[in-house]
Amino acid sequence: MKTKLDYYRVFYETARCRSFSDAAQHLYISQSAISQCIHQLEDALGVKLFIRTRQGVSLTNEGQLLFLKVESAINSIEQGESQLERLRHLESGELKIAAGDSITSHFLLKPLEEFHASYPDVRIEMANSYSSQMLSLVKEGKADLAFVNMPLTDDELVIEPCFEINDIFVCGPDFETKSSYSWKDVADLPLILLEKNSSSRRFLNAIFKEKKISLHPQIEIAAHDLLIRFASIHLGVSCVIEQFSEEELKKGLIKKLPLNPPLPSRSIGCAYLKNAPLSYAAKAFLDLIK
Amino acid sequence: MKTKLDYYRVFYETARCRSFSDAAQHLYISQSAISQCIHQLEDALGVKLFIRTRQGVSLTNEGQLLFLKVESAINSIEQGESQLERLRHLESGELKIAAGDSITSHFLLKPLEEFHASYPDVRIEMANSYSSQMLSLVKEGKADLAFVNMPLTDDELVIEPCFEINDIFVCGPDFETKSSYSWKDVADLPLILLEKNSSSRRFLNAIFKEKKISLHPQIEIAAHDLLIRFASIHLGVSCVIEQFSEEELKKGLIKKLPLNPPLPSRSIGCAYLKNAPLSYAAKAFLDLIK
DNA sequence: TTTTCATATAAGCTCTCCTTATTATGGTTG
DNA sequence: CAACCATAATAAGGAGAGCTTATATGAAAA
Repeated sequence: MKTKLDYYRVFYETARCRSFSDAAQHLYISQSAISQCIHQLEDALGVKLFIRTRQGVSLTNEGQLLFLKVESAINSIEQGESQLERLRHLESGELKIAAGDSITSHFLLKPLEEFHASYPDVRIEMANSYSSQMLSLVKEGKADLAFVNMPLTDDELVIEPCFEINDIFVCGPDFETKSSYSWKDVADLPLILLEKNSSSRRFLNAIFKEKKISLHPQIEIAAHDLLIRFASIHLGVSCVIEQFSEEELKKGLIKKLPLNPPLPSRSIGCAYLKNAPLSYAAKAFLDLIK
Repeated sequence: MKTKLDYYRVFYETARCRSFSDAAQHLYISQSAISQCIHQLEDALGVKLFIRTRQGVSLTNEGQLLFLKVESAINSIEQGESQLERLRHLESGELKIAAGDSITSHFLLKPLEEFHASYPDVRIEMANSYSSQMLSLVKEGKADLAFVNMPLTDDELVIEPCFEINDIFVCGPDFETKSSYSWKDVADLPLILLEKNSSSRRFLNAIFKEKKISLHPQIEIAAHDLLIRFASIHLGVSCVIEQFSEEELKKGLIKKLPLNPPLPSRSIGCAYLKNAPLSYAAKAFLDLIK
């Protein structure tokens, strides 16, 4: 059967009003339109739906039967619509973010706090892993946004720079520093670096390799925090991210080596699907960051 | 919200086909129409529903959410439509009849049997009571049809003659009968009649009263069958309904008195609501009777 | 690159559905 | 009982939503 669904809205309202005229008012159309519409519906279904009386109309048994179904249908549609409405106004839904721990704690904590304050009904979900896996999460729809070290490209994704970070070399407070260090100079210091599979380390290796300098760290560790602590207790010179070390620098736990020229800055990018529209929550969060 | 319900049918089909073009074919409209329709829906809801790719489209999260609701709505509507369809083809539904026992057994049994054979899935419900109550049943919608003795009128009901019945006087086989009886003659015989509150008796009283004859039955009983039995064993002369006594007359258990002129015939009427359309089952049953 | 297959857009027309006006019906009221 | 009032039904014509065709656009495949 291929009945016009719109007729059912008229049927529904009419059944509720028990009057063609009243239904017409509620639907902002003429009584005549209602009458014609119901007739068409009755013809299409081959069943009389209303008993016409002078003081309005009432449903026939068949009409009653149909009404139950139409009522549930319309309720269902309205539920769907109001769900979307709430989503649109960020009164529900979820924000799924993939980001490494240090990025999260240094760049996302404040926006997340703010976001949650503005939209307390949006569930926030965080995932953290390696860059490549986080990008996969986005592609699989398991994350709306991923924050990853740039440069990085992917056909399916938009990856746009979001935050800037600077790599610097730091030493303990008692370390005797020269007024200026060349790249070669630091390469010869006792270095403490992140492990080779980290993106920061790869970046570092790459730019030093361009200058034909190879790096031979004395210590390799996995956590950024430890880089700071090790340097602080004079185990060597660490390459850390300036933005992540602000506190310790200020407190004098570590000192920044004056490198000349400084290492080029890197960006942290925000990645999301190129072809799928962003969820309202993700859009709102991105707006917050910028 | 006041979205065109028809759009949802397009949305539904498109979501199922995962392609605008395919949906267009299924719905026998152009791909362009689908495209425009979905756009309008997306604009109205303020939400992107589909992710457009080269090999068709897929639902966004929001679209998926909506789809669940729309799917259940459309299923609901289709359930309703098919229910009506089955009703129309008498593959379900019910036939509610109110009629006295003797009318049922003498006039309705065969049609009921036939009806049930033709439409075995229609539930049959019988009620029996006094005429006035049966009419009430119809007015309350608790019966589709009532079979009652005519004449009888009611503003809300159509009561049309259906079966004809003839009242006759009968006696036992050994009773010595004259060649002809006047009404006055039978009034003087030892009469066995139904109780005063039965419609047959009221009818009898009325037509005799017109001729200024009053009736003084020797025996008054409630059941039509007993009238026959009593006459048969020579307790007197009973006034019975010819059509209900055919068997006993044929067997010679009772004899018909030659009354001149005979009593006027009466009708049994079928009553149904004037303003409400008859159910398909009731219509079919009436057709069967005629 | 060119081809192909998908959706998007443009412009115009068709036909559905709505409007107004009138009729029909019956219940209500003076 | 008649006039009135409120309801739905019908008629006819007009507006515009939604369709069609044609073309553009864009991405992937060849």
